Amino acid sequence: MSLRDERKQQSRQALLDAALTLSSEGGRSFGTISLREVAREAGLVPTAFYRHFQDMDELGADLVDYVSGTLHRLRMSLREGFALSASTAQSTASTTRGSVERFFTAIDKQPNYWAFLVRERWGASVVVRRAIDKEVRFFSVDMAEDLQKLPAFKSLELQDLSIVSEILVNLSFSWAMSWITLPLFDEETPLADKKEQFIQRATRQAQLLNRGVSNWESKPDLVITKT
Amino acid sequence: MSLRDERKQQSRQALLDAALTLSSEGGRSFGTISLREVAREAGLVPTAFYRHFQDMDELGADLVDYVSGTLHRLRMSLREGFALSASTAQSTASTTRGSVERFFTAIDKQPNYWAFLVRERWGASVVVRRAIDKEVRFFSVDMAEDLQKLPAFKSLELQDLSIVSEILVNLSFSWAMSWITLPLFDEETPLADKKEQFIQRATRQAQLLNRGVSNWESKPDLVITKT
DNA sequence: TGTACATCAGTGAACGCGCGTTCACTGATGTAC
DNA sequence: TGTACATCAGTGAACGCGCGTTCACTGATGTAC
Repeated sequence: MSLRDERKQQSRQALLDAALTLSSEGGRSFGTISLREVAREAGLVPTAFYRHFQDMDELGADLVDYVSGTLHRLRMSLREGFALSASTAQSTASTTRGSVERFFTAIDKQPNYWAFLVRERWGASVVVRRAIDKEVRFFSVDMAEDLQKLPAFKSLELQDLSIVSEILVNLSFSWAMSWITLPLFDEETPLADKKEQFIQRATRQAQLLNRGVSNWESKPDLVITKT
Repeated sequence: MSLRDERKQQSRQALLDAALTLSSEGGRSFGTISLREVAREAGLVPTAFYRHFQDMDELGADLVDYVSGTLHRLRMSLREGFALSASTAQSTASTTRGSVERFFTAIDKQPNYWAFLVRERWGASVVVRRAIDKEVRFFSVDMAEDLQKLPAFKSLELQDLSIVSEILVNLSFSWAMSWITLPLFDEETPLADKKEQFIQRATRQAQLLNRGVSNWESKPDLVITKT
């Protein structure tokens, strides 16, 4: 790549980063930031924006692609966790907690990325919404495949696992955003305590899902007689 | 109430309705609509807005209050469903499907209300976000209390039921928005088929949660040896 | 290697527009007598 | 019931501002010879 191309890529990245920063910080969202703001934050003149993107929608779609890399990296991290769980004979309880902690650690590394995806999933730009929806589907399908590799779920069909992976993905998005906003509500409770409580809560929810899957039967319309 | 007060209430309601319409239709969101647009849609001059709200944030907070009435009406509807389930000896499978259908029927009656709450839950306005967060908590607590009235869950503690009710509320929001956006993605599949598939999927997810609760034990840190 | 020209990322002035907000106002409704 | 005044929801002009987009430009980098 030539010197000129390198510098162009740097400016492009600066614009993407600027858009991400502006749309995640200060409680803003992508639909409320302006082209001029993005250019200013990136250290460029407004008109230079057009050398990289046709309009804010095009930047938005490209931003989803860029940010989705984080999702894929998280998937890898969770995959390792699953592999560990599969190879050792540890209790489900502690490995679940481990996976949940790994999830929140991943979020703390790039909170802006997560805030962007969660907010804009139902946000103002149609183009961005569709791009995120596509990524969510990929993530859900891959998670179902990962779950199937676990010994506990080996007997289950992919179709059944996709039911739980869809719940997990949707729940993850809620968890992520609640986790990120934990420090914003300044009550008397120390942040560390709030975090610990939240992890416990999320872990229990994951365990409950696990119980559901463990006691699942492929035929969904059975009559259940419960005491 | 005097004639003058009545007319003022009408204008106020027109402003609320206008804001809801503008922020839900056409893929917009609350953060992207302007005070002048709202006034125009309500048939008022921009300056008349200030007779009712200090700014758009105040209107947003009041709009959450107004729209939350729908949530409470839905809760009543679901409560009836639970009462039915408790009194008859019907299978869990069919009553679950019934509750899910009742939920989507409620959404179809006021799709804009749901779109507003789901979108703005993580949206651009801090004031609106906090107001919605408060409503979500109320809804979750009430749902846990409702669940406890079911014979199947009578033995469970409220604390444990709040785990599943929190999942249900978060999942409901995802379901609601996906349901609303079903007609927007114009593929070859007929809408009726897509709806039926979606209901089946949501029902299965609810059943899976039910299995999880049915096989739940209060002590969360048990070692589970799973085949 | 040196020169002459082409490319093109970034510049800066200019435009028309819708925005939020102010202000003095109007005239229908409400109230006191 | 009738009159005189008060209230106040809604009006319309005006403001300064940031916006998206256009245009002709500059000057560093790339390319051909």
